[in-house]
Amino acid sequence: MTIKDIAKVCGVSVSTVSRVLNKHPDVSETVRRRVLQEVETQGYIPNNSARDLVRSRSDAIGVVVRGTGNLFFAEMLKTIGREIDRAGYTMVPRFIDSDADEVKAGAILEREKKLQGLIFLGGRFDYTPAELTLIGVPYVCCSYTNCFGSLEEKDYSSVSIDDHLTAYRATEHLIRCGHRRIAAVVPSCSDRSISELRYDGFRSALRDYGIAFDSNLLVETGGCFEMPETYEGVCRLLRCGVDFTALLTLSDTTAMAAMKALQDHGRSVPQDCSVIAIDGLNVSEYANPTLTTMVQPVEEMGRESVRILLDTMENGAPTEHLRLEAKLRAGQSVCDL
Amino acid sequence: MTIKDIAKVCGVSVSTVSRVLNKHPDVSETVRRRVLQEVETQGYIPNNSARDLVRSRSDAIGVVVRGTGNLFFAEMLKTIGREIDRAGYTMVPRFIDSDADEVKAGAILEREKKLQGLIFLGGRFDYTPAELTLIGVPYVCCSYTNCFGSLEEKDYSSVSIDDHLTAYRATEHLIRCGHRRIAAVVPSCSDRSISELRYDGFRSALRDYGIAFDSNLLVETGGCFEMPETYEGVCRLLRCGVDFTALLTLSDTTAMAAMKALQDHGRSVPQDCSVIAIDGLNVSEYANPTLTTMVQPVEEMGRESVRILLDTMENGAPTEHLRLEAKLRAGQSVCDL
DNA sequence: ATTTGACGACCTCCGCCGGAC
DNA sequence: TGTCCGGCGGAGGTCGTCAAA
Repeated sequence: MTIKDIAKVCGVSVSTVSRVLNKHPDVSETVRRRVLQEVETQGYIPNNSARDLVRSRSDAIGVVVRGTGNLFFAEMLKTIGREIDRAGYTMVPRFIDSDADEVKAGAILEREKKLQGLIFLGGRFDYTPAELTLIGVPYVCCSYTNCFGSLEEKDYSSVSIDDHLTAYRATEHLIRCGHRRIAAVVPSCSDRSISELRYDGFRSALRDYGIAFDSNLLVETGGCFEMPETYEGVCRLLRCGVDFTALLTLSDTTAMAAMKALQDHGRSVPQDCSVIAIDGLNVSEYANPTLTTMVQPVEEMGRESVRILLDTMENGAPTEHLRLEAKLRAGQSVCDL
Repeated sequence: MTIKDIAKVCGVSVSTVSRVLNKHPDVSETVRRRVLQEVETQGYIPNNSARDLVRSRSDAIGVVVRGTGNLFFAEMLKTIGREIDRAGYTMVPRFIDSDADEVKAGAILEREKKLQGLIFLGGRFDYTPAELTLIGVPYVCCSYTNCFGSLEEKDYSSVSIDDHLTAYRATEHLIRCGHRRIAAVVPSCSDRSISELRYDGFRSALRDYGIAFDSNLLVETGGCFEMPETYEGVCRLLRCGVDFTALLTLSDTTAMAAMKALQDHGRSVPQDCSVIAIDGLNVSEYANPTLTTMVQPVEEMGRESVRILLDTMENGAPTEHLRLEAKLRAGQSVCDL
């Protein structure tokens, strides 16, 4: 079943069928309808390879997913996949370790699969223009920006929450509940990543509310939002015997690990210690206690990432930098002091 | 840079270059070397679209993922993606709703992307041969079989745990801990799916240990392993005032929802009620209490699915039906009576 | 003026035939 | 006779161009 068969059945030329299929205007309504009718009944599907060939491109959009244990990205990937499908492209995902180089991975993927565009799910925040010359197609940084790097805004697009502000709001929520001795468990304070941004937001909130920062209340776990490291980190904090009434973690899964550590040490949440996080996974609503967390708008982030990418790919639209709002979802893991 | 350019530079014909590139034997060693040398220095990469076109195939392997909220599939997809990458193919995922028709989705995907093979992540258990004629490439059913259908074993491959046995073992574990009044929360007892299989395993265990089945201890939630429905189901059970000391759920996430419902009604787990599940997600180790669950070998299942598919695709190997073992991971959610 | 047909180019592979040694 | 290589045509869909109705 090729375009020729359709043309023959309809009694028109191959050109005409092609024009109909590609929505060219210069086809009469009657012919157009007949062709579409026949395409439907014959169940004809255009040969994508031939299409790609003549257009000297593929319909592939790469998605580089960095970090394996990240449930947040897993949810996002579904939305992105659906949007890419809807637009008639093919999503080509590649999963890499959290310490791998996503730019290199993207560049390889681009050449291997002749990508039309790229979406990065998670990555570093400090690229230089030189590093990014490897990427030759439009790309969108999803869930992170390049705020520590020297990349010009016009050279890339990004979709994320305001990480600094979100951590600020989370901390602020704890403070407004009366907490003053607030601990934080972060992968790193200075790795020029999402972790550093959120940590800075935490510090800003303390400062604005006149709370002195106590370095004993800070745990750096290293790694990249892993649950075992977080569990261990909180255990260290507890062994120090330092006093605190609330704990900030930077993701939902690490919050669950943190709560576990607290509970295993006989501290009940939130009575003995409140816990707040950032992400808003579905499963967090069934944690015990229900997690209080800043919900990232996953659906919207995925949808907008694809929209921006397609707009740049197809219409040469300028880059965009979208900051979406994370909203507090009050659970049972935070209580007033 | 096309095959013509290479031919011109080498002073040979296009046919000869093509023969070299495709490792045909009838080319002299000297010519072969010169062509390969030139391909290397010129950085020539064959046009994949043209190649796919003429071979009327692509390097795409489709993965139809059924059910969105399933964290287990999210983990599996990563393993499958890596294995497909490693083998030099391209993974093309498609996410569909849990009530959508995965065969139709697979057939559409197959034609759209010219798939070489298909992996189904989750699906029905009762296909007939007629339904599967839509699929024209080798495929592997991952995490389920077709035991309720009339498909012949030789017509498809499958990789899964033994669902009946796994639910049996889970129930057995509760019984050996002294439990006799065991409730079960299942999506359905008779939907000819994974749910029914596991439910049957539950009933078999009760029977073998001489425990009378009490229909009051059974909750059907409908749907497909959703947390809200499970939560509601357990609430209904509790409202009935029926007595039970243990609860079986069929997945980790539903177990978390069930524990939440129990705890919200003032029943502590495991003191007032033990809970056991099937899946073995990472996050379940940080639930409160840590979930006791039958761990599915995710990595191995993903790896084996790809291996079997490739073997069939490339070597015409016969179909395989692999039953892997789910192992008990003892947590804190089950206690002796 | 609008609609339609015909055609070549794009790129690669493969089978086939023919020529050369 | 066997080995090596050249050349041709077909398969696929799109798109611009030109011609024709």
